[in-house]
Amino acid sequence: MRYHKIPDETVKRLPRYLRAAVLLQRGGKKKLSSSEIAEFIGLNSTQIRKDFSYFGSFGTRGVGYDTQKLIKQISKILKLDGQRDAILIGVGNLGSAILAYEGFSIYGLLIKAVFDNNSKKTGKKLNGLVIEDIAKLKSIRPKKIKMAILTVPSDQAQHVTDKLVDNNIRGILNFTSCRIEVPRKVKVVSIDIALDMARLPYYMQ
Amino acid sequence: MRYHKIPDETVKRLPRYLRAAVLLQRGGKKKLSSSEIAEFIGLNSTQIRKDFSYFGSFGTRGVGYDTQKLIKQISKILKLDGQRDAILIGVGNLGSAILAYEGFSIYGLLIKAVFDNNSKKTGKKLNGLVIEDIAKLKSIRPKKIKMAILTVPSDQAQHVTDKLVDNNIRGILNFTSCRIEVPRKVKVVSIDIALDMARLPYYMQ
DNA sequence: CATTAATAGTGAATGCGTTCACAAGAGTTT
DNA sequence: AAACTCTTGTGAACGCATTCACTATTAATG
Repeated sequence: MRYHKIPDETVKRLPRYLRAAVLLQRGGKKKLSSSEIAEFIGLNSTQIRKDFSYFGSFGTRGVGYDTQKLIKQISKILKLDGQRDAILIGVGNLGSAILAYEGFSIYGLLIKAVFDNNSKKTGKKLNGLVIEDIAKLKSIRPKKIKMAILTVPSDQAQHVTDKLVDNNIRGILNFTSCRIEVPRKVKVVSIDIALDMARLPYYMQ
Repeated sequence: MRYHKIPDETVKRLPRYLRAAVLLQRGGKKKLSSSEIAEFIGLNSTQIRKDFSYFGSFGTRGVGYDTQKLIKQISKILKLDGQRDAILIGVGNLGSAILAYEGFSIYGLLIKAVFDNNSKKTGKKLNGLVIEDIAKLKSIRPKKIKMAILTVPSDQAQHVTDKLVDNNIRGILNFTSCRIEVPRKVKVVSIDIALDMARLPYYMQ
């Protein structure tokens, strides 16, 4: 393998591969072939091999991939082998739902603290965590938490984002429908539910 | 404009343009230029003009776009000018949050019925809708509802999907983390929260 | 131990999407 | 009415991502 810039599309697929590998391992598979993974997640095996090839050689020709080793390698690439703690800001309907959501665990991601600016909510316990006031955001600094899930109302998105950045957050999962401005060192991934829903009718025609 | 296959990426951006136009209109803008829209959503104006060009000429050279007309045109392309009713299946934490979510309204999308298979939930009212048993799905047929939001647990995803397809649903917004198999006539858009979260650490490095 | 079957890895070809560079109006100013 | 400014619309060039076609390697089989 020579040097290649890694396609963003490849990075987006890696978590899929990781989940597939974990689930197939739970199903008892100690070895995996690219076509088994492809079958599982519904795409073609060449794509998978090409994607892996950007990071080196994970498998054995004629044999396949060692499931455990594959999981480790992908986790390492995705930096899911290190600090994976996150905070959540904004305990509305969506925030509460995400706090209760169990899908993060397969990647080892954990929500370690919850914040809201509503005094009716702060102090209360939710999913084992006490809701703290946003003013107390700096308490996360010693915990070295670098990820935040943003589920505040749109009109507060930028203001809260600025506070997150001030408190050393380097990655934000943005559930608000607006664009948030951050310094270049901070990365944002956005999930916009209505946006995805809105193109369904187009495809259906 | 000659014939071109419309890039899927273009379709994905259209709802953004639509929202931008609606919000800017609410802000009092009767005319828009591609660079104003670009500025608003954070991308370049050439992209926007190119995207529009696949569907014809919306604007006036030297002048810009009539906001109202633009909104109508994009809505029409996205088929958001017709039947926009949906149902929601699975009233867990996420389902309830989405039911309460207000972001759909800008696109005119409406959740008209809610279903769950848990008898402790059915019969109760949520956001003005009575939760119905999944067995009663066929009640949607006369309502001509073609879209469904799927927020059931993963292990029920395929089973429930099959029922949706049986009841004439043609578009599914899938919040489960698993692949769902549907006939070709049915379109699926998936939102996988953990998947997006899992690549944050990679970008942050 | 040669042959066959299986599977990873990869350079090259292809296809798709973005950006460039500029032509074509439309309004405004002198 | 000519010159200038603004902005859309678009063919062509470019760049990025996928797929093809093939090689390399391993295990199994006769």
